[in-house]
Amino acid sequence: VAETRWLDAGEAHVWQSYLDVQRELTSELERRLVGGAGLSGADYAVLVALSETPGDILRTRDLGQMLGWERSRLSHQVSRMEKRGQVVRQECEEDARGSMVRLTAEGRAAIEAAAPDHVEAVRQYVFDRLTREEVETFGRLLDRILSGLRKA
Amino acid sequence: VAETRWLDAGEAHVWQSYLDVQRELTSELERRLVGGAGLSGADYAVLVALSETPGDILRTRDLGQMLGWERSRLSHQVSRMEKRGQVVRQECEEDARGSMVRLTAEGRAAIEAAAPDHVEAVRQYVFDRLTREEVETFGRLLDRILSGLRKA
DNA sequence: GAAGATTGAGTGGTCAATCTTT
DNA sequence: AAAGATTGACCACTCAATCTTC
Repeated sequence: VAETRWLDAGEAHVWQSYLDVQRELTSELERRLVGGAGLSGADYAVLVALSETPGDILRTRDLGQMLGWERSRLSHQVSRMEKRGQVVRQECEEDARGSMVRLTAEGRAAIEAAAPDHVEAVRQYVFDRLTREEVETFGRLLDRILSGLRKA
Repeated sequence: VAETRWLDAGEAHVWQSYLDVQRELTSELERRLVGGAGLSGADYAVLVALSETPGDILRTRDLGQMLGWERSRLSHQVSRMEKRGQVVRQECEEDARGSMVRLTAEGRAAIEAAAPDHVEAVRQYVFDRLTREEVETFGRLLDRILSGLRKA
């Protein structure tokens, strides 16, 4: 039996900071989104992906891959958003197994109303806190961690 | 009306990486915890906090502050764990409004069984990917972001 | 059989209301 | 009134089962 390589004090502190940032940043961004625009973070992510796509339409499969979400989660999410009139489902012409999701005018209005404050919040909590070099370093470290997660 | 300071391409990429790491790391760690020890991340956090406290007991209020959780979330969580026999509630002698949570022998066994693989996973996905200097830098950046969130 | 998608059941977290003690 | 805690209702995510098309 291999001995566990426990975290030393420094590593433990970094890990705790990571967990704290994740919790606080997520809840603060969510709070502002919900309070200001009535959107959840999940709503926002879907609306952004669609609004940045030419034609405002995506295959459900592709949208799911962009978001990194499971099929069932996305299906439930789209159902809720469809009920609110922010997106509509369409048949997929190339492959009858698939489906398409399209942004509605209401959905576009919702994301355009929400985006400025959300971006401002991200800037305020993250990018305003770091110098240009630090942002670049932060991104490099995150990408390194990410590369280990992709193939895990 | 102030113009929105949108994210440039580099910032947008860093932000996307952050969101990706958060999603993938959380789900991977959760998957390993649940699969290996039958504990959720929330269970793990509660058990660690209690097991590191002399006497294995904490005021519910203090436990909540350590975890950064809302009162109701912690109350629900403790109820579930109490049902499983991992913790027990006790009266608070100093202040009759409060309550205490104590780790049981079963709870201790659960955390001791789960910890080695969980720490190994954190090491594998995060600390093994970074040099000593990078870990220190990562921690510094996280703490900077955190300091902006505390008082927000 | 695999891929794409949906559905329903079960679980966890949030919010508002409530209760007790300070 | 404020602090600590609990409860129940509601919403979101996960998992397994199911259905259709490739």
